[in-house]
Amino acid sequence: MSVKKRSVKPVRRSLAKIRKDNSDQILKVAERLFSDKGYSGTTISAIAKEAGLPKANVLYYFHTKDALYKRVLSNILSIWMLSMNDMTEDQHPRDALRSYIVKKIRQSKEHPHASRIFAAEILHGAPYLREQLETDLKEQFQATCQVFRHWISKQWMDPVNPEHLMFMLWSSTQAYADFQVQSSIMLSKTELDDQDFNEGADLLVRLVLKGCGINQV
Amino acid sequence: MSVKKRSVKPVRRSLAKIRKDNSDQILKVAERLFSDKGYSGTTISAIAKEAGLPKANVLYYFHTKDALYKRVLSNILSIWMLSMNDMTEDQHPRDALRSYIVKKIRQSKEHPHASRIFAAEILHGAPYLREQLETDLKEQFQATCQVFRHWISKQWMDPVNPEHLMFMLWSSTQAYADFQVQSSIMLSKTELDDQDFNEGADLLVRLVLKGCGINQV
DNA sequence: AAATCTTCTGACCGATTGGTCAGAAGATGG
DNA sequence: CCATCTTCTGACCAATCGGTCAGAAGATTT
Repeated sequence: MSVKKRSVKPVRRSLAKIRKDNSDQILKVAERLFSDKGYSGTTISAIAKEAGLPKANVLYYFHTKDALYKRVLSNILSIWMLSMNDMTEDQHPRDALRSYIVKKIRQSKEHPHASRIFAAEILHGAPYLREQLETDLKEQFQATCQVFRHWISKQWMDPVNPEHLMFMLWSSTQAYADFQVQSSIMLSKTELDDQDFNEGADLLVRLVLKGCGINQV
Repeated sequence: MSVKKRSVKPVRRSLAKIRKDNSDQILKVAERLFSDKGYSGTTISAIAKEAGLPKANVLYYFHTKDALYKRVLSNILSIWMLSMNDMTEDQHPRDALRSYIVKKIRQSKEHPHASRIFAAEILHGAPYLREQLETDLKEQFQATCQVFRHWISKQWMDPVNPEHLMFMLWSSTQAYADFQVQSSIMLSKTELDDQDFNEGADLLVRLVLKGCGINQV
């Protein structure tokens, strides 16, 4: 245990650092609260309180609650898109699908709050994300479906419906973040551990590969 | 087009009918709004407005917002539990799993609002449902896992992890309600039609049966 | 038709909400 | 050290929130 005192005599910080520290802290707290309570259930005062700042200071950095929420969302989406587009047609589906599932479940484990905000957005009709879903995400979705069709034409997998396979992959991996509370209740645990995530990934990989007639090595 | 006028000269209604009509109408509107906007995002005034009643009248039937929400939730949960517990060990998994998936997806199609409220509850930590999840739902969950284990011991299916199979079934069927907005955007439709739900069910049945090594007839 | 019970509702309440603003406090560059 | 720019914040605001209540309006019972 360190007994080093902080913030008793405020250290002189550069403006750049002050700005970065505070907005990072606000974004971090906001992500957790938006995830736990939803947009309407989260108040600026609550964010300010947990971030250790006066409410007016939060509004100094993010002029409106809306703007803050949009910033949180866009941060999330950029992380999201990255892990989406790494299934390519020159890979074998055996490897591509496995690593996709593993990566997605790891993301659910490591960024549960982000994942849940995303889910809540869509659950409520995607009022803020609709445009980006219609452009960026849809583009990636269709590209990935093309990859599936390519694999099917090469007879690397059964002729399954590509779109619905994507939906299944998305929802069943996403669930390890969104429904973590329910899962841990069912398993009589306070929270899921690494083994649970691994077992989930194993089951999904098995189901998808075998289910699509992809011969596992 | 009918030109029959209603509510110009109010019809004489019995007290029993009045009470039933109004509370039903309130519950119906409340379910839709809670589903669309979440608990905090839904106001009593909004419910009253859409139900065509003054706010004070809504509070006459349901004394608090909390009580109204709980009523909506408990209605949902009772529908839910019914479709859960019809997998038994004397059935063959081929039939039992297929009809479970089909039934669950039909539920997502026919009760999308209820489904989304349920999902949002869990997403935000199940503050109102926790107790029932820990008792009723957990009991059914464990019973169903036992059925899976029985099927496995009879070598009717591969030795897959029963708990995670349940999670997969739950999330991938649930998704056809929760993420309907996203799915329809991806498919360039205003909303999913019967064929979409059927294709989804077909894919899931195929994946689960083949994936679990259950020989389809 | 009178008495009683239920339903209905406009007016009102304190608390909380997101947001504003003037001016203090602190950091920066010369 | 001073002028200037950025950061910070308490006080304040209109709007809205969930909820109360007295009394009107309507239904039921006698």
